[in-house]
Amino acid sequence: MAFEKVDPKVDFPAMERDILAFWEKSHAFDKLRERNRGKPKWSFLDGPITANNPMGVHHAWGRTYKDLYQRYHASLGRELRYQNGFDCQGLWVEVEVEKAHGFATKKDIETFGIGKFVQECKERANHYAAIQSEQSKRLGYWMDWDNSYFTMSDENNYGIWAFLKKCFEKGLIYKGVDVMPWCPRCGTGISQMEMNEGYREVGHTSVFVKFPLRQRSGENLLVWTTTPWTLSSNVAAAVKPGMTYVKVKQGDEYFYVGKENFESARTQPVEGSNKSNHPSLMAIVALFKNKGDFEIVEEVLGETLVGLTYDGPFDMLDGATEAVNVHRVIAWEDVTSTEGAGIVHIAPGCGSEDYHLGKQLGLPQIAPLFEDGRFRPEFGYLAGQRFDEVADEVVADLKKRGMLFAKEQYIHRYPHCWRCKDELVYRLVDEWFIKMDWREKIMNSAKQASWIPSWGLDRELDWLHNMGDWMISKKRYWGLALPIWECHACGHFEVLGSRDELSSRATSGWEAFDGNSPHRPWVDEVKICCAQCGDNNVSRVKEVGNPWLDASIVPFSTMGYFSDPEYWKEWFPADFVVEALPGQFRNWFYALLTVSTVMVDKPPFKVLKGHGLVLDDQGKPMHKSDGNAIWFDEAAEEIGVDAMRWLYAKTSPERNVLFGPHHCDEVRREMILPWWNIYSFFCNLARVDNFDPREHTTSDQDRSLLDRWILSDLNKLIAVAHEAYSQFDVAKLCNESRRFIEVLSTWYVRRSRRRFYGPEWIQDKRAAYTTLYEVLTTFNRIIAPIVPFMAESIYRNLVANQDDDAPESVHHTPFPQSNTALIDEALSSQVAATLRLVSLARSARKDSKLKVRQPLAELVVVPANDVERKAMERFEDHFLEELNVKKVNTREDASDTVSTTLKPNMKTLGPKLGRYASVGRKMVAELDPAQVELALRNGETISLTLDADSDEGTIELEAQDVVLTKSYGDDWAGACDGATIVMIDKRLTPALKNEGIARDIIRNVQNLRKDAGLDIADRITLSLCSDNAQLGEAIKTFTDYIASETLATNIQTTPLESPTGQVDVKLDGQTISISLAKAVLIDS
RNA sequence: GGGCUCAUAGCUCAGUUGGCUAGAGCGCGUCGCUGAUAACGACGAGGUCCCAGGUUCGAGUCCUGGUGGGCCCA
Repeated sequence: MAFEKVDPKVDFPAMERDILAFWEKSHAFDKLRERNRGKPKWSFLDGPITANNPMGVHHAWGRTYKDLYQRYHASLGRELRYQNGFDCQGLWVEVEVEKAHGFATKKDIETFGIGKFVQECKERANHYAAIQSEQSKRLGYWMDWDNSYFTMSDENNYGIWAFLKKCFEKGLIYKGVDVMPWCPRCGTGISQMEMNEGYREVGHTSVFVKFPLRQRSGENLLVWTTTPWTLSSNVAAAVKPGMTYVKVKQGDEYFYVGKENFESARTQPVEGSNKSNHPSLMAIVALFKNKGDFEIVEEVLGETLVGLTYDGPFDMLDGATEAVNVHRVIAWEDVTSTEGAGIVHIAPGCGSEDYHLGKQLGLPQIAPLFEDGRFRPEFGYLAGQRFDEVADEVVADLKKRGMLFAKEQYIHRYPHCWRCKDELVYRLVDEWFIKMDWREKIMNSAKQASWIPSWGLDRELDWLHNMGDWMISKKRYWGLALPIWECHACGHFEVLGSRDELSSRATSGWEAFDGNSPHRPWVDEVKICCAQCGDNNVSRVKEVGNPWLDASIVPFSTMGYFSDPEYWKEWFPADFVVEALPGQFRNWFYALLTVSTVMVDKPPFKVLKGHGLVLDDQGKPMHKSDGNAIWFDEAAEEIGVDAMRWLYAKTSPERNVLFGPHHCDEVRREMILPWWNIYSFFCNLARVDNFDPREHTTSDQDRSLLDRWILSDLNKLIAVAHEAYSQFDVAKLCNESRRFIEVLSTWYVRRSRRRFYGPEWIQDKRAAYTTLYEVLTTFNRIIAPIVPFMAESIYRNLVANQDDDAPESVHHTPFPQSNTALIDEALSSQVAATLRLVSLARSARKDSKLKVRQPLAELVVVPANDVERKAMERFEDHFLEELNVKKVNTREDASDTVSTTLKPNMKTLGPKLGRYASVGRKMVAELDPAQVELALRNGETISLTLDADSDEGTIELEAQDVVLTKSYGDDWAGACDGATIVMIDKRLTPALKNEGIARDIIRNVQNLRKDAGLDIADRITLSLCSDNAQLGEAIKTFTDYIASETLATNIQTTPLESPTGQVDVKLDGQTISISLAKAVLIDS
């Protein structure tokens, strides 16, 4: 069966859609699985994608890796699971559902009904999972899409129950109290990760406040804070031991303040300014100056202040009672001399550091705010007001009571809720935690895996080393129902590990729950009996779980750990995991390792690979709100997914990739189009020639040097491909592939072109066809995992349609093996040398303004080494043709033609010579250029003695100090590089001149043929009319040559009657009129 | 403040275990080719490989210390 005609201007996205249809119709994916069933396993574990929105182009990076490495291993004949995952539970989804309903607070949700709300969250996850599945298919991602796992599934949720139960049995679960960032509108704590997204620059009223010392009448601590509302909960004041404080007298009052703080200029870290130009604030010393005279009466060290007691700023409030008798100065290493007053206000109920410090010292915690950010009733005039509304009132009150020293507007970055943009507040809350005092074990697990890049392990260990206990609860609705039942009568709590256990322990509510997923509100109906006090009505805690639990149980829940242990053993641990780096060290990687270490005390993956972020064309992060995000669907239909996949594959995974029109275009030009063009060149010729890969074969000895060279490079590339894929370094393969396509296109195909054109199937033509066919089909297989559509399209045409026994999809074929017998390193280096010599010769031609079309008599090369010598010998024909010369000649010495001149380079030599400039210049000019060149090229220097009587009279001449110029006389043009010299003979004989003209004519005729819309094989009648004698002679001499090149059956020097095309051109200053018409062929 | 990481042409990036006269693409300039043409090729200009030390016969590459960016932790 003949090859199908290839459109060189193919619409790639349309071609990809056709291939998708073919895959669908032929069940290509199922057939691949069938082929590999029962073979050795290769286990890939998919990190779940958040099923909350359609995919952006950034999702395609990781998914490209996931697909291509799976395809590679499938092509080695490995059985895979092909299971994709969707992350479904969590605040991300809640936020979107709330938005859709216009909900503002938790109360809105409860009024709406938790059951209905949770149902909608589920539906949303399902909805976007379906969309993402379709988009992934469009990407060419081969997965078992009907078997994706969902983190909201019963199996997954109960899996986490089992995990938490294990933790409970190990005594790792506890209910803890911590001060954490809290969003008063959402009514929930905000995790560190969420905080990172929510920092915004705002101005706050900051105050300097006096804390009067109780033992020292008239003496005050000077304290600074940017959150005046927290003064309501002040317990202590911290100073740094070893730091110097000054005692400042102003009027009747004394103030303690850090010495450096007192004097130094103060700035604020405003966005868009760097450290050197932060806007300044008034120095503390200036604040004093404004108020009148002052003097420093004493300097003391911080430790001398420790233990002093003081009157708190809000001691009169009922809520602060607990602190009144505790107020004292404490020591704290983290006090800084660069911010504030050097004495830090400590409110353990309102700040994270304050809390931990207070806990160490046993200080009371005053928590003044309700969930909604309003003050509790026991805080006097503050009661019922929101924390962010009271600054002015607090300032006025402090002023009235004589405790305010100064106030100012302070601009800084402050955390906000990433969803509602409200200011966050640090609040004391109860949450559930997993203890992490066994972190060494997790670190051990981490060390057992391979990390790519290798520093990933260091990052993970660093995180494991520093992390606190894992907060697993969230006061929300849509998520894992934490299986913790807490008895309010006695305080005892228990973790249940399965649905069965819950069923057997249930005292009531089972009927209401049965048949539902283990989510709120249904599971909340089930009450159990307290194992400690016997209370019959113990409820589940209200919290839902941290979504990273959901994603990290999957090496167990999805691989059958709970349902099919034999199966699980076959697939665990995964051979490979690949995800985006930023964030995952503290999220998925961390959670995976933690869960797996608890379950089986080893890592759930053997190799973990990370990759960077997708940024926009300018290198900025993509954000929907900035308008620079690109949706996957748009990009796929615009540039095609093969191009997208190649762009991702060729990027070094450790760095970020810039995605935009410019970069996509580059990929198309450097890889997609050249490859397609080589294919269409071959295919469209092979059609006409009726090339049949089974019938037309070649033995190795019949192949030309070029053939053997390209097969050598191809087989080297196969070896590189195996190495790159198996080491998960596909970028390396992309780089090498690009180089391969380039030499294939610009040297092999270009140099071989004429071999394809002859009418007869002579040996050399067969060799050219079979070699290029082999290169095309093999290279196509190598890159098939990266560009599965293009590869499929090419394979279908070149292989599957030719041979009924061949697999119908390229992805069903085995990956090629490198044939080392075909690798010829010497030949490869000779070709490289040839390319270099040709380049030098072109440079020489350019210098002499003799275009390649003009034939020249001779090319002379003075080779620098044996490789070049050999190249000249073996590739003589190519030099002749490529450079359009009549003869090539190798010479070992060209000194009769080439002369070297030497000039001093005074730019570098001048400073060296100094006062000997003129004598030095003269000495350099008198040196033997050939000797200097030889010495300098060998890296030696040349000593010049300018003045024998002075130490400074000798200099060392270096390569940069002289300019060596080669000249080649009137008859030659040349170029040199290192020791290699290439020269061409510039002398034009009349015969050469005429041949040049003939080639010019041919070129113009070819143009005209094309413009006239003729087919490659069409014969023509040609007319060449000119009055000029030289043109006439050239035409006459080269008539046969012109005729055969242009497929002219007849050439006349009189005008045609009805030409299909006509053009007047100037050759060598003379006009010639060219016209042609399609020849009428008379059948014999 | 600590950890990790990055710094190579105007821009985006390659540079394997040290061997380099440091490369590619884009952009720029000049020219060429023209039945692979939504192109392509050649040639050219453009670099103190962030800085300073060190190891070495030899450092873009390894070590130490800076400077500047990124990520993370505190």
